[in-house]
Amino acid sequence: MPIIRVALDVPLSTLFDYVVSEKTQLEIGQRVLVPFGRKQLLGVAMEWVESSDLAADRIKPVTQVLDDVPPLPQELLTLLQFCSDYYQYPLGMTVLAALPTRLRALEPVTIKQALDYTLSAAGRALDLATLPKRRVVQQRILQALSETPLSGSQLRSLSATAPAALKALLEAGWVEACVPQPRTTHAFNDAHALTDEQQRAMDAVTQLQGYGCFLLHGITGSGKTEVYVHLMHEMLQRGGQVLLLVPEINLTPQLENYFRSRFPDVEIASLHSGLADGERAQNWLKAQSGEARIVLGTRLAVFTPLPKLSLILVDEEHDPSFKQQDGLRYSARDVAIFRANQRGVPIVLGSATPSLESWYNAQSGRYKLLKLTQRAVQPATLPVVRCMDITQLPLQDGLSEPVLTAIDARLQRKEQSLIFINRRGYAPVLMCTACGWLSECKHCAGKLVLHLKDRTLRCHHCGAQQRVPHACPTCGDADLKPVGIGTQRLEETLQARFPEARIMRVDRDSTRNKGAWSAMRKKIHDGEADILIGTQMLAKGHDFPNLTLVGVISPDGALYSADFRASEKLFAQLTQVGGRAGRADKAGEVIVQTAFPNHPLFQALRAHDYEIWAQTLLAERQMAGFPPFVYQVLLSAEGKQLGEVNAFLQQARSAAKDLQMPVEIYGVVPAAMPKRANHHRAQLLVQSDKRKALGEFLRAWKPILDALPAQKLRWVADVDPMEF
DNA sequence: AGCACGCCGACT
DNA sequence: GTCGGCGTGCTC
Repeated sequence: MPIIRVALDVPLSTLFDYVVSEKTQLEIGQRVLVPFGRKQLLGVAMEWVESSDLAADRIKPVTQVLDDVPPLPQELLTLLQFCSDYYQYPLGMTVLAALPTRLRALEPVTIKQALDYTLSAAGRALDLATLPKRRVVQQRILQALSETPLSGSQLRSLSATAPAALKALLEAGWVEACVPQPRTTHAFNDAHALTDEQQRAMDAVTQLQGYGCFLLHGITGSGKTEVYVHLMHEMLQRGGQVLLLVPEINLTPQLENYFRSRFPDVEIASLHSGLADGERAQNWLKAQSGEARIVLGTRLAVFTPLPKLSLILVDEEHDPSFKQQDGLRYSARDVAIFRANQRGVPIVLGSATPSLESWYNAQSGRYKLLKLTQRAVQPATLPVVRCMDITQLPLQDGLSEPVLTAIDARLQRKEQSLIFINRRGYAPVLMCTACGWLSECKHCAGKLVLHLKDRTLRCHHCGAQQRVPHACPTCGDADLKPVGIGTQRLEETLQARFPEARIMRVDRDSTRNKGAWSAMRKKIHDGEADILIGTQMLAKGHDFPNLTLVGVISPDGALYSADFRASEKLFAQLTQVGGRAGRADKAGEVIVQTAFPNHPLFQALRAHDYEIWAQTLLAERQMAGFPPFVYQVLLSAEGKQLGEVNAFLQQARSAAKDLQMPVEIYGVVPAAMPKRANHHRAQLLVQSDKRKALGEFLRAWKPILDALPAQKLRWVADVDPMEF
């Protein structure tokens, strides 16, 4: 009797054995319904085995084989097996986490054929001029359909109100649904000729047979996207599929529309967590069938089955959001590299500020380095970067006179300014001038942030909030003073200084409501704001062509931070915000307020010299024995009792020592945020300069950890951790 | 993770 | 005398 081993979404590292009746058709990769405990679970058939370690009477039969969608290809199962092993995360949970929610549900997926829309006979006979002028969107849809049938998502890209307009047109009988015609051409809107550098990068990738990892280092505005477009076109010509990974959901709709305009006849599927379950499943299936030729998505898209995959692109490869911070803690960039290698296809990692890991690999020759050193759009030039020494300059509410003067000049010229400050709220802490009391969170190790808008003190770590006290809780003195600068305070200061200016604050507080951020982006684009104040949210996103000044308020915290990646992150962020200034044909200026104007980071930033900065950092990291010169696994634990947390980690540590393997085991130390939401947090770092040695160690250590008593504790082992 | 079973305190 | 607390142990 054949036995099928099934992956289930339970936190156990094993697969589960089931019997299948003779007459049941079952293929590896198919979803199955199986009894587990007292309920039915959905699982994935992973492998056939001759016999089981379990007694025959304990093995239950598969309840049902789902054949609603094609089985997952072996290639994907192998990729998931690798991830489960590399990140030491249960295989069943890894496999199930890779499926869209709809395919994880117990009910079969109903595949509705997405229909296209076309003009009916009545619609073709209709004279557009007779339609009321006000029905702009309806007109636009009819106009578009008069050229070719279009899909629902294509119509949606015409206008936000397209669905309503479409409904009206269907009711009027001018438009009808039709079966989509297969798209056969890959016509491509070849609007831009490549520069020599772009062409060389393009050739290097397309001439490669098989796997190769390329690092495309291109300064902001050097046209990395244009290289992607041409690469995609070439791979589509060869009949392949292309996977493009991007860091943020915010960017995918814009990017999708952009690629749609460049490849009008190519099926493009996007995959990110912002999609509705149904749409996500549909797009996933379009990728699996090979129908979608370009797949555009955030990190989760790296697990999409792609039968014709022939190229992977990872845009902004240094971006921390490629690393998942819970559950399966994978780096989509690293998984993508494994996948490209497994599949034998090229992969391109693009960035203006590559991660040190990738840069190091490019230096050592593991990756091939491709450089774009010139801005593609002439005559735009890189912004001038100036550092203001704040130890020599008086500040008014955090702003120096040169920054204020520069903003004023932009207002005169009707250009936009952006003030970048990575602190939301009014002030990061409230202080009593009499006794020195500071607003601290009762539940966390952090300070309560003053939010003047609603007169609250809020903890940014646990979400606790309280009214601002009228007097000091300790000494009763009424003179409580906000210390430090946040986005709200800056907004207030700037509004007082420039009463006429239209100021827009962009942070998590002002963009909380659905659609708020994209509405604000549109306003900025349409020139309805003069001064933008924002956190790192503003660093990413689209170009604002009228923006010519970027002010950076207080970045010094990152220069001498305990987090060894803080300065790497800061350089990337400042390069990125700097890149917002002075695109199109207007020169840009970046003013950084700092107490350390001669810090190597700012020297490199002024010179627009990523390479020299990367060399500086690499030297530091090598000296200190940090990544990329070592590989790390971080065991973090948290619980209500600090004693229990430390006891667990100490046991984990001695178990690690007992293994006597060639890895460095550090001491148990408090986490960067030692207490959060009443939970004490501590950690234990293990590292090795050999990835293989660390992997072998972890494979031996993890089962021991699983067996350790840890009743009231939560713990995780994070491989290649990004945050500590 | 669920969801059982399994022994000790306050309630109809 | 029961309902229910969450401690241990299992799920093919």
